[in-house]
Amino acid sequence: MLAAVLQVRAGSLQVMLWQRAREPHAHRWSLPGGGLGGHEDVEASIRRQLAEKVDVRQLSHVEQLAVFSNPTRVPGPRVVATAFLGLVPSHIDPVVPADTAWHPVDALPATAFDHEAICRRARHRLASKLSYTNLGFALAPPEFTISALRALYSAALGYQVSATNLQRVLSRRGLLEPTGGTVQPGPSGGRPAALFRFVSGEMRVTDPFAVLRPPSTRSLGS
Amino acid sequence: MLAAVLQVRAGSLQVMLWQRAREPHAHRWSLPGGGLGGHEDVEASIRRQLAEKVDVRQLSHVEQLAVFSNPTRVPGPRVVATAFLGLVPSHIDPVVPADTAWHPVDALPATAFDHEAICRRARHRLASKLSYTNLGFALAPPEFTISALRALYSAALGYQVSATNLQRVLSRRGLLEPTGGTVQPGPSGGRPAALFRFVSGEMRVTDPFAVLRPPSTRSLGS
DNA sequence: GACGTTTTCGACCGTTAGGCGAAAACCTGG
DNA sequence: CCAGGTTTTCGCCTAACGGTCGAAAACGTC
Repeated sequence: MLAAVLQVRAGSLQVMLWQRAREPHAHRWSLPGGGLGGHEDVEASIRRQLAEKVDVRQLSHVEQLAVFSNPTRVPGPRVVATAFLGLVPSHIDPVVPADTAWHPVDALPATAFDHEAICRRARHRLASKLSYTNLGFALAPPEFTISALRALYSAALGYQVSATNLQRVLSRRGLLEPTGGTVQPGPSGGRPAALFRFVSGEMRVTDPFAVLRPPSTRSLGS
Repeated sequence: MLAAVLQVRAGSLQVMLWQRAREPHAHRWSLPGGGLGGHEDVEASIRRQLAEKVDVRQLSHVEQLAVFSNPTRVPGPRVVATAFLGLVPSHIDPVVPADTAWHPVDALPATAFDHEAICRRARHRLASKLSYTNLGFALAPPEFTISALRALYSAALGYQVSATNLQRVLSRRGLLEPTGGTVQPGPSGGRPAALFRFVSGEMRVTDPFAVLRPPSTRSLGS
């Protein structure tokens, strides 16, 4: 029961880690988690464990990643870990305990056990799902400009994306919706940016697949 | 530790189930599986469990599906199950124990516990991955005609796919390769069909994604 | 009012999938 | 051996989509 909680902070994708005080792997950084209780399923359990670190209401998305079960993944008796991906929207700055901090995923400190591999899996899952789902809603605030969204996607994916394409693709898939509002331009001027929101707060899959698409189910209009 | 082992048999997607002899859920049909041993990871464990039902060498693909952990999913003390998807190529007819049989996934008998939900997950995972990976190799024999492949995809997906498109898309993605051989037409005549094979026997992902594709990584040529 | 800045929008192009139909290559029956 | 039926294969056409560019819009400052 471990979670890689990701958030775009200061323009880069970061993961929440806590520093171990005791052996094994003292002083190394570790993903939050804990054991499974008696009357809860694994999703409820990881949310309960994460509640010790962040306000669970600030978690915009939680999903199973995979089971990590290599007998030697931790010293001593074998521990099977169900790993999760958690997401926090960028406009929130959760209060975290003293032993806990955010670290950019491409500059991790010394990590405990196999937690770096779990982080990699989480990054990969996030990047994939940003492409074929509306998972961006879990990274973004309720309202945002296209430039802000572009910055979020670029940080989460690790490379620049085009604002034009991002807006057109997400709109064409029916995921993005203008709120009608605008934001004032900065001190250097510029046209006021329009505000958008994601249509749905639940994860939706947009199948960009061809061979396997049922003939009736055509692409969703604008 | 449970596996939904799927195979296209007699033109329909079927799942391997065994009939429970004892309570709970006696006479209901159940997915094969068992407990995790001390010195193996979950992948090794499920392969060991499945070896009691089928020759493991006949399993062309095994992957994790998800953890099912609802406290009430089985009567009595809670059991956490890591579910797997297994695939068997269509040209193989495994010898199975007397209590075990194949059942079409869209006409399941009375199933035990939450195994029907696990089957649904397995079907969905297979259908999705057929679209954006080369997972078809795990359903097909080493060599096959396009019509045969079309039949496999249609059965696994649950709807008709076009042979023309199937060949072109898989070829364009660099997944399909002609062997040069042909098969003799049936008694009713017809042009001899060319034989093909999948280029790789390992799972490969073909990202048909746009917004999130790194600018350098262009589509793979023929 | 000119100029720089930022966002927005439309236009163009190459690629891909979906569909159709002709052509190819075989069979059987007369 | 030719006509007609069957099955596979291939090319063409079209629509949709993503990638890119550049112009236009809407603001600020000088």
